[in-house]
Amino acid sequence: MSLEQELKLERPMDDIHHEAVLSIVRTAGLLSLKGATLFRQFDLTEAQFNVLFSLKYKETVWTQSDLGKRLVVTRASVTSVLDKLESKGLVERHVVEGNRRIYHVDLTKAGRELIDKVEPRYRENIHEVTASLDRPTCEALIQSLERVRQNCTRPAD
Amino acid sequence: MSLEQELKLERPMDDIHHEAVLSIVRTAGLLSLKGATLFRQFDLTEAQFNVLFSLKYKETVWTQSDLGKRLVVTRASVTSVLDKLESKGLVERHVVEGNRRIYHVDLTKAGRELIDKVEPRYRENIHEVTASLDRPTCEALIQSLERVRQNCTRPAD
DNA sequence: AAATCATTGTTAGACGTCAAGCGATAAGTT
DNA sequence: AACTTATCGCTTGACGTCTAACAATGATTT
Repeated sequence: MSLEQELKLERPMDDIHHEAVLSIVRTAGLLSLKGATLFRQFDLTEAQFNVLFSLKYKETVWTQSDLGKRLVVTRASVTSVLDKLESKGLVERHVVEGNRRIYHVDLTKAGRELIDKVEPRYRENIHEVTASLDRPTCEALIQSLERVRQNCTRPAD
Repeated sequence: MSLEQELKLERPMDDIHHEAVLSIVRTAGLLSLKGATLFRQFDLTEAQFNVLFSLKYKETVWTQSDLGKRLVVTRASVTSVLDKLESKGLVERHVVEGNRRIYHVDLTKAGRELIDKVEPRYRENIHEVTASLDRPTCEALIQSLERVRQNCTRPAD
């Protein structure tokens, strides 16, 4: 279905750039919704899943700040989500000797077991939604989006 | 910058479909952030701008439910944002005779004046972020995203 | 060594989103 | 006409996000 129909527009979109931007935002919203539906079955939110998934594949030691950079959210958000995950016993904050300002964050055994259960379902989802895109199409999509992101951050960044 | 670098991944993404999905979500997040920064200058949030913008271009009479469909949010969300906009005097709820269940929503004079001020800046933003995409590239992008959205909603929908 | 600057994690408050459930009303059915 | 079902807008509570500010700590500079 075209974006016009989906958004129930009463006139055609005349600006293709505008349509492109709305498409991106709308698609991301739907992807999040689909993700949330899956994660809820495991008593997780999307943000909580993202933390577990990141931690599973990290190869070095991460502070909360590192996690925030990886997930592209503020430190305050990390604190909040980590509090939830810690209270569920899925994640641990480790004191770091030599630097009393930071914590190192890691999965607990329960956290690892849970993410190992969710991940295959998540990957199924991914391939379900992108099934109709062959490799060159994916590459083109990725490249276009990368260009958009470049123009999102002010030149001074 | 590639997604790998942006997300500070410690190993390359091996799954191009996964990379595509993350690109979409990440790009939408950045677009929202850029939008929020603009809207804040006018004491608006993104959600509030979306309502004003929709109302400006509607050509028929809309209920809150219609607005929700257009913006793809629940009725509860519409109620909440509309309360804020109404308290700022930017939007009005009109009683509908013949149907006491619904309201018709419209811009006030102040609402129209404000959206008229914000819109040119918004359109500048749009073209800034998509400047490097020519028309065929935009069309391909839009089409790919449309395919993803198709696969987001279960076949039964 | 002392003063300044930067980083880290936390808190508080505002906001939008959702799910679930509610009462009122409308529409459809028997 | 009476009953049933559907829709509408609202409320509540949970959640994640952000900004702004803060204290503690670390890093730099003087």
